[in-house]
Amino acid sequence: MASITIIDIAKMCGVGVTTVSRAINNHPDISEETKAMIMQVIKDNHYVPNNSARNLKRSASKTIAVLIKGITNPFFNRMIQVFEKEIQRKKYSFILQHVDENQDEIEVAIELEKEKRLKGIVFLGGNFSHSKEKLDQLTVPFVLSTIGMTPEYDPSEYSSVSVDDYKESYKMVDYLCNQGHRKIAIITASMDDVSIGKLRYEGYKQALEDHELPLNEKLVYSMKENIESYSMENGYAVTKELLDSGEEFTALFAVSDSLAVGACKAIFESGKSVPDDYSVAGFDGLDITYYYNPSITTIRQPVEEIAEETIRILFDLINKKITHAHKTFPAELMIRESTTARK
Amino acid sequence: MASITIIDIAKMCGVGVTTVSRAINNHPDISEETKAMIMQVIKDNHYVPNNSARNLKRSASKTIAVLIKGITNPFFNRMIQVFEKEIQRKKYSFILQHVDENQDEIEVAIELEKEKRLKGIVFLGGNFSHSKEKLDQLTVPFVLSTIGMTPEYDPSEYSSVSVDDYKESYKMVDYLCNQGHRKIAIITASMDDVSIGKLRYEGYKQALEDHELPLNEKLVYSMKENIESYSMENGYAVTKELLDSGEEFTALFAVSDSLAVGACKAIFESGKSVPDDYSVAGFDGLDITYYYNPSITTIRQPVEEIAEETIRILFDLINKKITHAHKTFPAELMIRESTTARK
DNA sequence: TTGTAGGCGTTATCAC
DNA sequence: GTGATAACGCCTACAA
Repeated sequence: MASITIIDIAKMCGVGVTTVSRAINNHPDISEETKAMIMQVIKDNHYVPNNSARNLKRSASKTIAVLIKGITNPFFNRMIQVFEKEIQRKKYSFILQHVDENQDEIEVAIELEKEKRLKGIVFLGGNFSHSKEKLDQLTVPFVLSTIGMTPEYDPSEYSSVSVDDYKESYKMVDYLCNQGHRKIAIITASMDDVSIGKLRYEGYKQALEDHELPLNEKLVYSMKENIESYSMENGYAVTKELLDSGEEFTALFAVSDSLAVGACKAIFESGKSVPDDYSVAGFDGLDITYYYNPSITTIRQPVEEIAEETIRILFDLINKKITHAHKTFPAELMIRESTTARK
Repeated sequence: MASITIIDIAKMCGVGVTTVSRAINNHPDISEETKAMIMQVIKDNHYVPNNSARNLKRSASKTIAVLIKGITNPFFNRMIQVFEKEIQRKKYSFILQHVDENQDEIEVAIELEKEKRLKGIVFLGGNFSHSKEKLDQLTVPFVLSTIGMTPEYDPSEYSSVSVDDYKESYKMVDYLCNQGHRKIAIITASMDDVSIGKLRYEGYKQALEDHELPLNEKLVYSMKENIESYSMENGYAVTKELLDSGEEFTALFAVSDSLAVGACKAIFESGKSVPDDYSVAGFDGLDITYYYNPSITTIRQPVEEIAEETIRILFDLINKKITHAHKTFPAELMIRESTTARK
């Protein structure tokens, strides 16, 4: 069955397509009554305009896309809400697009930009390692949100909003050291990670060094490659290995909260307790860290502020007020039950 | 800067647009060498076809859309992975589309069907209460996955895959009763909920009745409207109220795992323990129920099977092997540390 | 206020 | 094997 088109509606109403188009798009130059009549016919016949045709014709549409990389992270839920609210407040419309773990987000963005005539793009999550050449194919403004960039990128070529992963990680490890811990294990990303995983690991190393503690390689664990990264399951499996290794430690810093949850479970299963036997700390500030038992010490990222600032910068970019911008927010060390001073 | 089009490429290659189109779309009627040449030019110039134009022209595209209602639920992550794998295995492409809590998923689906020339649709999550008239506007096959439908719907008008929320809920409460609990509180959806919330509540009522236990209205709590539904925060807030009410109970059944986690936290904060003072049970089988401390008794939905069957039915629908189908999977009662026999 | 016609970028149809 | 050309469904000058 052929779908009904704007021409059919026009014929049914005995008017031209222009008039129907005006009715649909709330154009001013149309009398109230013809408009009402047309809308009625449209409703009766369940006419729905074809978006492909609209996008094709439209030269510019006021829409922003948010691209999320990888499996949905609970961390992003709140951010997305803020994005949506802020974008709507600017009278723009908003597209949420998932990007597969093994897809190239820039390619997706380039396609989407053409398809939907985007005005701007927000990249959320994932690592970011693309050639300048590729980035240049993006002709609309974009902002990297919550994506740690290693320093080799030329900051004048992109915009970003995030926390300082290096500094915040340092803050956490510094806190643990100050609590008297001298043997602090870490669960971090794989060693070839170039993004937040690496930055957080660097912060750990620096903090140890500043406290004149040796870096013990046997206390440095990477997430398992064959398990979903940053997941509870991964934290659990890695911690089991750490415990089995027999290497002594008194505190464990996991570079994400989910890893920390898994770590706690592994510790409980070994008959030990948190924080009496081992202090455990996470990173991100997920809700679960508050609700877990014991509640988990973490670094809380100010997600609302990050999201709001992301949109602010994006619109400044769109309005050509700036050519690029970088904003880092301070994160908050949330000291909770899972860490304690070393006895 | 105007975007480069297929015509530009054709000119650059000194061929017709048809030939370029053939190269892009892997058509057979084209010599290997011209194809290679064209692809090279395309690559050099970073030409990306405009999807809107393609969709507009294409009569049919082999693509399936999965629509997710509401805030992303960790429950869905695994399902989405399976959907993607299965859909790709059938050589179809796959679109993941989020639907806002206050958007009408059917309307989104209708638009998307036209825009992308969909072959089929999967609805995931949310309640489902739409007129037959509206459903009829969907001209492609669709399957409701994990969406409890109340009986008033004519089952011959749609297809679905899920667990029997009523029965599984009954199973849980029956188990609690068998453990000697006689005062079982419940945190359920709001009373006007027509979907899984209602079904799970009905199961609770029936189990009490079958055990000849009175239904105590003072132990029936609905989630708070002003807090994100089915969230830990909601479970926490409601349980605090329940505890403050002073009404006696020995077990608490929360209709989702996240609610159960929040409930545990509230109980801990009141100085009581789980399960010694109160048994707590959830529903869904999220990872966190295993990793929580204590681990939480729950009903584990077989997400992989549900997802696989959803796709199987969808393709049977597409291939006109069937006109509709309903499949319910048994869920598994996972007895863990958070529940115990009443002393 | 309303209608006609051209074009957005692509693919399908048909000739060559 | 290749190339013109007509749609696809809509929007928007421009004309009436």
